[in-house]
Amino acid sequence: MALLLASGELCVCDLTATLQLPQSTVSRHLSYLKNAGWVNDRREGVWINYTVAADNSLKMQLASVLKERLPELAIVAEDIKRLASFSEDAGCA
Amino acid sequence: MALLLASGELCVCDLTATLQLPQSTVSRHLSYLKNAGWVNDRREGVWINYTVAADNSLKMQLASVLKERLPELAIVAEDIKRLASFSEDAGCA
DNA sequence: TTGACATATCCGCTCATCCGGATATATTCG
DNA sequence: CGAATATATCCGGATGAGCGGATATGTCAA
Repeated sequence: MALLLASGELCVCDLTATLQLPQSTVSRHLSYLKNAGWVNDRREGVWINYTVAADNSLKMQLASVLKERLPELAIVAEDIKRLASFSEDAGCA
Repeated sequence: MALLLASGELCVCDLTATLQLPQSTVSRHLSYLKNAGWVNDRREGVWINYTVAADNSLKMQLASVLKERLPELAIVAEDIKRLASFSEDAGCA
């Protein structure tokens, strides 16, 4: 959620590389978030991009707080930094 | 959390009666919330009153959203109504 | 000090969650 | 069509979470 909030839109391989977790784990967790209504997905060719859902008022309010405050946590800040270097380095594909 | 946000301060027996759950379950869950920094407790004679923690900025922001929006959910609204009738009826003690 | 009451903790049990490798599905390109 | 890549799902196994009755702790009043 923190990475999606910071970046707007990410594919599964972005998250897999950044979080350094198995692809099946990342995909499964995104499925959890989607079923719970926290994210939406959008296919773009081979990739499936995920975004934070903007169609639920309660969750949007909570998400805006998370977007503002989550980067204060050390672990989150590290992930965001790792995503940045991954993106400017090669990105997926 | 919704009941505490709606009422300000509640003892374990208020919550046990309102949620219609075993006392050990309610107490255990309050312990979870306390350990996670979401609530504080304050002994007042025989009773131990719980309040939503006001000493953590991130959690306070999230809690203020929850306070505003949680009552929109049917289950939460029922609990709040049940708490109201319990309080004005007899309350605990 | 004893009894009544509120709350916390213990304990054994069950069930759900989570994991990640393996595999299936979908898409693009040649 | 077949290969390559991205993603989703399956599956078996291990772990942890949650439950609630029983019990311990704490408090007050008589």
